[in-house]
Amino acid sequence: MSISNKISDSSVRRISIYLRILERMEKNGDETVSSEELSDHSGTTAAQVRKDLSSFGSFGKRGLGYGVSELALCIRKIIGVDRSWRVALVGVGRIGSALVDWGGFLDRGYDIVAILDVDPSKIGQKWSGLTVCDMDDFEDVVREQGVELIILAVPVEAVSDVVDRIADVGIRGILNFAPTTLRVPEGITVKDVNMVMELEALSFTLNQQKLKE
Amino acid sequence: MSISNKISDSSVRRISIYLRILERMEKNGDETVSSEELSDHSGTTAAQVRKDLSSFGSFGKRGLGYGVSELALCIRKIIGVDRSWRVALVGVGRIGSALVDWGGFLDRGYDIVAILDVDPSKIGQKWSGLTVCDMDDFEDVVREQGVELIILAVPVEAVSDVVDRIADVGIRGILNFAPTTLRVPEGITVKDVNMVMELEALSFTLNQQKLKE
DNA sequence: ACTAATATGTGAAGCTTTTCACAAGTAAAA
DNA sequence: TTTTACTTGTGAAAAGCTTCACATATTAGT
Repeated sequence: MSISNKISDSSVRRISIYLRILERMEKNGDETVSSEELSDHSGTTAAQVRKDLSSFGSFGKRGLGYGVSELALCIRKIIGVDRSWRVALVGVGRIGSALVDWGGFLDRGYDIVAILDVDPSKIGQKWSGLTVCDMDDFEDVVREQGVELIILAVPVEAVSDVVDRIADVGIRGILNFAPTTLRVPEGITVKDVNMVMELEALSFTLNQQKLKE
Repeated sequence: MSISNKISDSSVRRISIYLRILERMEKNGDETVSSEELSDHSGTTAAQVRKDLSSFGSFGKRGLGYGVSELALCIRKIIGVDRSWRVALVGVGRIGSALVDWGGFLDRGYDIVAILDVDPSKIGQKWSGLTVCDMDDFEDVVREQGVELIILAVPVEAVSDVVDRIADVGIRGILNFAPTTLRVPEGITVKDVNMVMELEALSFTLNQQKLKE
């Protein structure tokens, strides 16, 4: 009931998925949805959906289901996307520049307000309307722009220094694209996006299947 | 001991991380490594490292630790990256094209051998040495190129059709970048890469921290 | 040969997450 | 009003995962 009990990471992930389903349904004009429908579309079970949601409150009506837009609103509040977040991208290499170009973050309430790099040939360039800043000015840029989250897309060798500066300037959240485990002080949250790791999990599974034959 | 007991997804993920650490150590010239060192670098516990590894066999020497390159080799075999995989990219939109440009897959044994799209303005174009093929020829391309894995980077609306064709042509692994849960037949493995979901998990945590104050 | 120091491999305990099963609430039809 | 059909919310059971603790094995020094 209260949000104070710890919510598991997997539960948060699933809730994020439910939100995406609800938004499609909202567009589609659906008014109510059952836990079973949500589970069908998210690849989990109806009981799981209800458990996930019930840890934040009672959003549904017995016998009826959940109100689509009502539930979507609640979830947005829960995961904090009822407002936009100010994000800085650090590192405009291959991945970094792809992320800026993509634009998929802004659509979902993550607003890239600054781009930084150490490479003199990149500093001053424009990337989708933003000028690449010198990493030397990192702390100033963060303060001026009110940056709350960092998307970290620098080479592995540079990670440790940048993480220190992120911590020092008081930022509490990092989305890490570098293929290494970040060591951060207490109070800073890191989420990793590691495409190669996912591919390796894939090939592991396929390998296992082959061995069983 | 035997690989027949089910290995958890989180264990496979960690093993993938250990491999990355081992490769850094290999380059560094280190010869042996203890479970504690591995846990330090991967953000887990020594017991966890040993449990993870022991489900595949006994690779270490009591009192000594693990041989770095020996263990790396074993892990490569376990996750199936002791050889290269033939991958096709479906969808050359913003994300898709960024992935090709990136090149980080090839480095790790995932060889992009074909690129496909439905957009006539893209078909025939060259992307890092490969000509974009017409999605109409999907089945032929898959067979000619011996494609084993698909990187799926198409819009949500197109997902369902493409997944059907992937299943029909006999491919068993999909790395999904579309922000939706794929419904696939038994025997096909899907791994999702969902950057926005990670960001939402981040903002959830930051939100919670703020509420506790 | 013996002792000290080190570090693996693993059964068992402890903890977390998922699934089950059902009481309780809602709406529409008879 | 009563019945019927449905669906949530939630303790309790089951399953799964992580941590503990220690027997076991190896090397180096005395």
